[in-house]
Amino acid sequence: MVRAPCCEKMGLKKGPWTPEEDQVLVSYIQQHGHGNWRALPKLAGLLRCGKSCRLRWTNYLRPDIKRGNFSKEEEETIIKLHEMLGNRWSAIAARLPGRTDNEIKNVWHTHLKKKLKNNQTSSDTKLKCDSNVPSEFDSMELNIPPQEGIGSPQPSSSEVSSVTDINVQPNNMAMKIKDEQIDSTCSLSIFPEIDETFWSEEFSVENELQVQFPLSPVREAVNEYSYNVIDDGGMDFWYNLFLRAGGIPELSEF
DNA sequence: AATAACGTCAACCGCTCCGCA
DNA sequence: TTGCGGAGCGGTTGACGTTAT
Repeated sequence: MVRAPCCEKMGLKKGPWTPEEDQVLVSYIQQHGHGNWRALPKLAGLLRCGKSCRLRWTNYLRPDIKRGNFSKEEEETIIKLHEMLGNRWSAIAARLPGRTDNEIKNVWHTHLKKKLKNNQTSSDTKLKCDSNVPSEFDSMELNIPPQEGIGSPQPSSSEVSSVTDINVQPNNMAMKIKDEQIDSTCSLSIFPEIDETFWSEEFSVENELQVQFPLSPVREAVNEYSYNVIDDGGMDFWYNLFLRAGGIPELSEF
């Protein structure tokens, strides 16, 4: 198969987009949708190849793109997802609304890789901190059977309990751990803070309530589970985990 | 003030995947 | 079943801005 001529040979423009080109592309897509990317530049009157238009739209002009620095939570999420998925930037981006694969890839190479490297050097300290997690966590049994594969339909909540065998003894619930039991220098790595919108939307918990989950006792189960439902649209891992565990724990159980 | 070194990020390249005829 | 064309993905590049010397 003969490769299509590159943009330059076709007399098409390359390089940074001008505000005028952006305007043309945005107004065309707003009116007609993008449809066929290859045909779009000609129809819109742009001297660009379709590929370039698609990239400009998906990485920069799309209205739902979140601009600005990545929050600490987003960075933690990327690190966690990268640990599970590797360089599957688009899959990672799918779980971070408003962020593009390109942006995530960039932030990984410029910030997070270094950050992880630095953390690695202090891993001894981290290990020491992890050992502060009360031993009853070890008795949490999580037995989550594998799904058919990535992208397989999410089971309904009624199906969930039938396919999941999770044994969390109430007294072992992480939320029972009192703040003073956690070494303040280590708590961030062990207890990621859950975004309050997560609770207000899904669980109707008071907005001001700060609930923290332990990471280490269920990390393996979350990781394994995440592999299996990774294409499910944007639902938080913890929420999925509890769904599969047969329901969301009542606040009173904490 | 000049410039070298470094960091960031938008954009491109080339490949694979997937749907369709 | 096979080949083609379009879309999407991940790796890489290069321009530009910032910081250090």
